[in-house]
Amino acid sequence: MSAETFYVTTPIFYVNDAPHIGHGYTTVMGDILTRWHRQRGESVWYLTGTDEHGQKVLRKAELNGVSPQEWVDKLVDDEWRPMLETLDIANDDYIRTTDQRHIDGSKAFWQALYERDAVYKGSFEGHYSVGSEEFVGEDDVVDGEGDDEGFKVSKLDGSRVEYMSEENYFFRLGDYQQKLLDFYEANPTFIQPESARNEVISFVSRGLRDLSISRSTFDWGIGVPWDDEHVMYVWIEALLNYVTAAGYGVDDERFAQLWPANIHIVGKDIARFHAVIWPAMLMAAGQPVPHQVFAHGWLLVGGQKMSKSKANGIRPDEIVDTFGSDAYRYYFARALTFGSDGSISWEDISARYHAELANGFGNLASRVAAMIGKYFDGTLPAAAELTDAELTVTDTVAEAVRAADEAIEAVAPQDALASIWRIVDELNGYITDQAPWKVAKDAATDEAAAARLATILNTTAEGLRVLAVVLNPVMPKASAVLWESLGAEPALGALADQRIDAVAAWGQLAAGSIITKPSSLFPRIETTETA
RNA sequence: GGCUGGGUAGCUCAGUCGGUUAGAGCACACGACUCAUAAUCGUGGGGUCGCGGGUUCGAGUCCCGCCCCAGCUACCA
Repeated sequence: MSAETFYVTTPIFYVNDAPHIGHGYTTVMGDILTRWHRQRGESVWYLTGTDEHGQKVLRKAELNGVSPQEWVDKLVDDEWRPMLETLDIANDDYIRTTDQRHIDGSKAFWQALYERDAVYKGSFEGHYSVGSEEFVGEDDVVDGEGDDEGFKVSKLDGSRVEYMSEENYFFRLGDYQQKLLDFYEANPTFIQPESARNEVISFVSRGLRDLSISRSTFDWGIGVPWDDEHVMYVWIEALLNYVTAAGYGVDDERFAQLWPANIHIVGKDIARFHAVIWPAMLMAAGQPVPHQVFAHGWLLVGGQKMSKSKANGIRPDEIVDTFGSDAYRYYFARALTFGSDGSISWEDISARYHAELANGFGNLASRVAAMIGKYFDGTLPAAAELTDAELTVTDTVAEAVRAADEAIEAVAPQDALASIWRIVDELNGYITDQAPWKVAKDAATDEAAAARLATILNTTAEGLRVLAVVLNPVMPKASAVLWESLGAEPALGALADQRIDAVAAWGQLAAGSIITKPSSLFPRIETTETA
């Protein structure tokens, strides 16, 4: 394996949540990115997983009368791993924070922090909710009303809180303010997009306090290596998944190859943890920091923010059941600007599905295959002389592929798809202009017309070949069907092995290949739902 | 309150360093075509660029003020 591995991560998702389209969004974007990089011929590693410790999980398990381990096993099996299947995610690894490798690696990391004097024992003070047995953040504490008049209450569940202190281990985050600011300055693309970078810098500039990183009131967590009384605070432990999955503390060779990560994809709500606490911890432990933290925006559903605490959560499989995983992947990549907030709606998904996937792309594949079937008995004809019309097609294709690759490099899948769609539009226009059905009328008696017809259909088939390859990272299922229908594999090999940098070279499909008309790539869907 | 984004066509969004008549897709209307999934191609209508001032030969773009939306302002994750 090469020394340079393109290592991409999603956040590990908290098992207590039900998977919703936001989780799916993050995971799909990472998958598109990594599949594209694989087709560039790079060594790639894509990690996702689940965050399974903490008091909330423990409490939920108790409520359900099972052990926390049984509880998380069930959630992972019933909810989280199936989401990856639903969305056709090709992750290389799946880490669970209950994995032994994570437990061992986390302890090793803490030991390193301890030995480097980055951790000390202190006392954590804050508003503690006895009812829910946890500390409540300052923002979530309000003055009580009615029966709670005169008390402070938690905004989260309305329970009374009192000011308490607890012995905890602390991380010397306060020491890292200037180091982090210097780091951001020297690495302007460490946090993207700019809006997230601004907020992080502004946050750090206001000053950093040391961070409480252990808990001693419950035990569903990883023990602090030198103190049995404490478990690691779940957030701090969760961040460690990125290194423990890469072999930290248990497999040095693997770790050296994977770390540091190239991109941590996160929602903007957790950008700060990844862009402030995480690099500081890595610096403290003497490890290199990741190349980039990319914070994506909120999904606005019907004008409302999509979030795990709101009832407007939509499950990924609701969309996939109707439109399929390819359409899900396409929609989120195409319709939203990665990094900005964006609106989504059922109507918009349906509109884009029909206009872009069914009418634009799917129908293109249909009409080409149908004509090769009708005029050449399903055998791909060789092209004769290329005219200006064909050269316009090849130029458009080459330029579109180049622009798409550049867009992926800039982590802008929406731009990549916009570029790729220029190929779809060009081919549909080319076919209309060339009107092969008219040329076909003379082909039986006119040699020039026959050659022309062959050239036109060969050109469109070549265009489809390019589309299958460059759309494979986004829509692997449809691309596979198209690859099959083009009869490409015998001459060119597996679709996933087709390289982006070679795809625009013309004339790769072998003359004589068997072209079959596929069932519709994206059949029209009669929707009555207006969710 | 402070800070950061944003407000452009019915909808979703582009708009570079200030420069021609403000763009795209969808939707809508009309026309062409008949290979194709009632698909495709072309043409067209549609704008007080949040509001008010200012700078400038010229402002969606720069400056000032205001309105509205979202986010951040640390230990639920």
